[in-house]
This record gives sequence, C-alpha cells and structure tokens, in this order.
Amino acid sequence: MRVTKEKAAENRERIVAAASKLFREKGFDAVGVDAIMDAVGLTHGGFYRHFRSKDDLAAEAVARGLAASAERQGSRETLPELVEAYLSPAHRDDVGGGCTLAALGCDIARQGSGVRRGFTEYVRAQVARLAGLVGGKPSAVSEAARLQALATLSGLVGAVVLARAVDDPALSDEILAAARVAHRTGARRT
Amino acid sequence: MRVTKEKAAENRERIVAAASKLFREKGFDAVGVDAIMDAVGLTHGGFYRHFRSKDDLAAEAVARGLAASAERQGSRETLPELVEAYLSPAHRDDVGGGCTLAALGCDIARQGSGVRRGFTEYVRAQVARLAGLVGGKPSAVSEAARLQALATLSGLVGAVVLARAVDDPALSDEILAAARVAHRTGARRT
DNA sequence: TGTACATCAGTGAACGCGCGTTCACTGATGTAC
DNA sequence: TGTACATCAGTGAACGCGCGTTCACTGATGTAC
Repeated sequence: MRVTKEKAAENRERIVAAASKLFREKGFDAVGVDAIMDAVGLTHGGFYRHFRSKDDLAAEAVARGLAASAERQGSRETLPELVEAYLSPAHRDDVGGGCTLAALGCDIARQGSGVRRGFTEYVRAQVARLAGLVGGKPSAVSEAARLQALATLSGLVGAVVLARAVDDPALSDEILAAARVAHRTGARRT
Repeated sequence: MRVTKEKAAENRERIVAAASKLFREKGFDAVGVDAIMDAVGLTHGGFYRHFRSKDDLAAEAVARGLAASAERQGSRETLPELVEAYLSPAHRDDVGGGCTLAALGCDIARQGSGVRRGFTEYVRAQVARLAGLVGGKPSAVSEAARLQALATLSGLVGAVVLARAVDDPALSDEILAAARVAHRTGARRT
C-alpha cells in the first residue's frame, strides 16, 4: 500500500541509517538487502523503489557514516578531548555507531570509486581540522602541523582497529591507553 | 587420479599460500573456494580432501600470513629499518604479500575465535619485539617501552590502512611520509 | 468541495546465479604378499 | 622382485541455499476536474 511522501522519505533515511550501522558492524558482504530492510521493518522487495542497487546504497551509507563522524569530531573543541573520546573503550565497543575509518578502513580500499572518493574527502577534512587543533590557528597551518595531524589520524585509527581485532580485553585496553599516552597534548611525542 | 604424498602435501601448502594472498587482496567473503583452487591449478572438488571447511582454511591462511610477517619483521635489525620498510610505498602497494594486520585488520574483529587467538598472539610477539628495539635490551623492557611499542604498531598499521583506502596517490604518499617522520626513522623525504 | 482516476511505496513470490559442500567416480600411488 | 589389491588425491557434476534483483499486484495517496 502506498504511503505519504513524507513517510517514504523517512523510510529511505532509515534504510540508509540502518545500512550504515550494519555495514560497519558486519562488513559489506555479510549484510544482505533483506537484513537491512528487516532492520527498518519493511520487506526486501520495496528496496528498489529507493535505490538502484545494493552498491548504490553502500556508497550512500558510507558517506552518511563519514558525515556523522565529521559532525561528531567537529563538536570536540580540543585535541586531547577528541583523542580521549576516539580512544575510549566506549568507542572501541561501539562498532556500528563508531568511526567508519576504523570499522571499514580495510574494506574501503576494495570498494568502488564513489565510496573511495567520499572517503578521501573526509580524510582531507579531518586532517585539516586536526592540523588546526595541533598547530594553532587554522589560517596558518604549517606543513609540520599537517604531517603531525596525518600521523595522529593514523595512530588513532590503527589503535582502534587493533584494539577491536585483539582477543584479550586487557591487551585491548592497553593498546588504547598506549595511543592515548602517545598522542596526549599533541605537540610532542617521542 | 591419485598423486604422491609429497605432491599432495605440496598442493596443500600451495592452497594455503594462495588463500592467504587472495584473502588479503580481496577479503574473506570475496574469495571463493573455486577461485583459490583455480589459483593453484586444481579443481574445487578436491578442496575437501585437505580442509574441513572454508573457515578452517581461513584460520590457517591467516596464521600463515602472520607467521610470514613475523619472519619478515624478525629480519629487520633496527627500528628505523623496520619502520622504513613497513611504511614504504612498495609495502602499501603489495596488499596480497604485505602485512595481514593492515590488509585484514578490520575483518579480523569479525572472525571466529581461532583466527582472533592467533592474531592476538602475533600482536603480542610483535609488541615484545618492538619494545626491545625501542627500549634497549630485550631483557629489561620497561613498561614505557612497551607502551611506545604498542603506539608505534598502531601508527604503522593505521598509516598503511589509510594510505591504501585513500583515492589520491599524493595524499597516500603523504600519509606514509607523515608516519615515517612521527616514528623517527631519520630518513629524508624524497 | 466531492468524485474518479492515476500514481507509486510497499508486498511477497519468483528468478537466476554463485557459493559452500557432497558424492560417485577415476586411476595412479602405496602396500601386502 | 613382481603381482594383486586397497587407498585416496583429484575430477566434475550435482545439491541446497541465500543472495541481489525483478515483477505482478495491492491499496492508500495524490491529483485532475
């Protein structure tokens, strides 16, 4: 039965949101169209009224996840605050709601150009923002600050990936703690 | 037709090696049993004379990949040498032959206990080795050296993951260079 | 405003395909005598 | 050593299943008059 245009638009949004969460949790290939539609409370046949293919949805879902991350990071005022939140056990344990880089980073290298382009833009934006937090005013971001921002981003993402992959909770906590120490106050490290 | 025991054992080895490479290149779900057997020059039916299931092979292939990495890292005498090799464009571009952490890190968190246990052991071993290189004598590895080793490992893995996921070769090179600087290899950028 | 019709979001069955796995079979290897 | 038989790695067809996608259909929404 037909639904109102507003309801249809809302359903589309919910499909993207559910897909974004499920893809991060289980990976692209492990989540089927029917699982996504089930999560939204619809049947799988209606999927193609909203998207041309599952790949189309994947590109949109990744973009959505990155936009959500960007917004979340944007609300962190200082570098220590951002680092602390990113390297928290809560973030490690929230795969479906957490950073897309950490959840799907390895898989993104294998995705199509649409997904990768959006991803690259996000990395660029995050690096610019981090460089601003690291190096002082955004208007005068030095090359050194930019390099440090890239290294910090790598360190954060790598720590969460490892902390999630490892089997032992104590080692996992230790990985996060080590990264917190290494990136504390941003300006210096050994 | 039957083959010699030696040939059968060799074929088994080649299946594991091919799977290890293909899984790293394309991910677990994207590589079928027939693709693996094709790569070895056999037909898919014979697969189950060697392995109980595809999952069994996956666990063994990951273990193999980690063992190869451990051996490779073990041949690096100093930390700068190790860092330089790990963060080289050559390593970034060799997904199938490169580090299993960087290629499958995100996926490993979603794998079974067999895969994850082997992975955890590998991380532990690498951290111990890195801590030795970082902190001086292996016999007196301080907690600080251990934390720094964990942070270095995170930084290396994260940098390669990001460098591979990003669409723009220049940004990719920059990510590797930034990580090299951050981890003090002393090497000049070219 | 009310009425008649067109639209289309959603349903659920069905399709084709590829996957992991099984199986009867082959024939060279391995072994018992 | 040679012969006869058993073993089993590898073959290729087949199975069941789940996936992405399609489609005829439903019926409430949207719209033209």
